[in-house]
Amino acid sequence: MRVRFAPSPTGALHIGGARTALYNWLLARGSGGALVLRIEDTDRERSTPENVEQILDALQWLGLDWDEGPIFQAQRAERHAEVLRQLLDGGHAYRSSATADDVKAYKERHGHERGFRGEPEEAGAVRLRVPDEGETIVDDVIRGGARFAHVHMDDAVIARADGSVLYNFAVAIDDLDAGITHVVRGEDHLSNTPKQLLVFEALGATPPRYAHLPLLHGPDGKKLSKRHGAASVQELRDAGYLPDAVVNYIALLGAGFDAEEEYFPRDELARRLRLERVSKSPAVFDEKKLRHMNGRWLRDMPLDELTARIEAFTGRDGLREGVEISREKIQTLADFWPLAGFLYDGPVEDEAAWAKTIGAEGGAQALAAARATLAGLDPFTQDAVEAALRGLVEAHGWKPKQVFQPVRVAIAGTTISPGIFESVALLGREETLRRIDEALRHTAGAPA
RNA sequence: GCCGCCAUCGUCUAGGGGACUAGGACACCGCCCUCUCACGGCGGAAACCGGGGUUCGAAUCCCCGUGGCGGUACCA
Repeated sequence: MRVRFAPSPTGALHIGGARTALYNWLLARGSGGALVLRIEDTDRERSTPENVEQILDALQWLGLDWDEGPIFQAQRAERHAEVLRQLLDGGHAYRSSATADDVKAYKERHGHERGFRGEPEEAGAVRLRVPDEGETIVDDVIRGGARFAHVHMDDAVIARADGSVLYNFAVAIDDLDAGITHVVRGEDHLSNTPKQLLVFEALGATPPRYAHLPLLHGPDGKKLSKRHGAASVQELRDAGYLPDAVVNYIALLGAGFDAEEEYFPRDELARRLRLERVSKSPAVFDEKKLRHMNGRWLRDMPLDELTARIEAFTGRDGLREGVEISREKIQTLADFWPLAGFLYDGPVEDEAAWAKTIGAEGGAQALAAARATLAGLDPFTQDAVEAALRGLVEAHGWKPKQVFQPVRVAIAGTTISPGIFESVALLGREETLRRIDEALRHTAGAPA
């Protein structure tokens, strides 16, 4: 298969757009075909270098590469003009100065379900001549045939009065010239397709197969947007998600895979994707499920790789051991620092946590006892720490948490942290005792 | 308004005439594990939009209605 991804260069790569890109990429890889990248912008207004770069960055972050491109539509103006002339000369298109108001007036006279038909003039915009009879059927791979009766279709404008072409014309020519075999894009383009098909027909050319993907919605059923939290790939990256998890999750939306298994690497995704199986109805993007999936991808990742990603995300070094004892407890790269940052930057401030542990009945005594036990411990390993603290619990007939929680708050500042034995061992005897002493000093100075 | 697409738990989905007492996953609730938070395990609640057909039989096929979405630019 020869497919293409043709984003509009508005800067952010929308999640829906990312899924379209992914499907095209999977199709190209799965079929041994090629993926052409084309920037859709006939008037060059949006294709600022910054916007294009952002789109390319997002695709690269996702790990979606392309075989040809990027091709800028605006660079093909000459070819577009040539085909436009061909259509004009062949009588498939005509010039017309009719405005939107003229079209509206036409419909007032002929009925609102009646497509606009103009009279050829010397100058003006170029309109494609739509037959009065018959229909154009979009034979969509995903939804079967969508029938558009010609009487309902306007003679569509395909070029402005200044000769610059419009999207629905340019895209057809570009797909034709690039030898695209399958056009896979969002459902918002379904209604545009008959116009493009008519261009192919006027040229006597064979159109590609079309497949229109269901749209992605936010939790409120409306088109996914900023209001729903993350709406672009860039935002997902900044929120600490892994490219593989994002790819895995968005591939599932509408893919129609068997539901018994959901965690797939890319090659498996490519192997399973079947356009005929893709769902026809829109899907709601659920960040909760993405989080869950991300957590699983993160736990299955080699420790060194995860460490590298978290170090890049936080901008800190030497995090390997902290990552090792935290990875069971986090779902995104962003979750790491709030959970384990105390290991490196010291305890955080949390009055409430203090009050219900060290400040509570018997808290200070337990902490002092823990200090005494740990002070003489050698070697200071995780197992040794555990044996020592559990021994302390047993000796006094306390409940485990009566000792563990005060220690946790002393070293972390909060009641939430990685395992207490791991954390204490990682900190080392000296630092652990220093923090406990600091905590005890506070207690003495300000009784709860 | 007009044109088009769509319709199974809250969400993603499996299901393509009898295998459906409608399966799985996320989220939610309960229990277990347990040093907190998680992870993991077990269990629970939770859906075929409505109405007509077709058929011995319909979540599955057809029609109508309703609802949602998209398009309707000299935007892409």
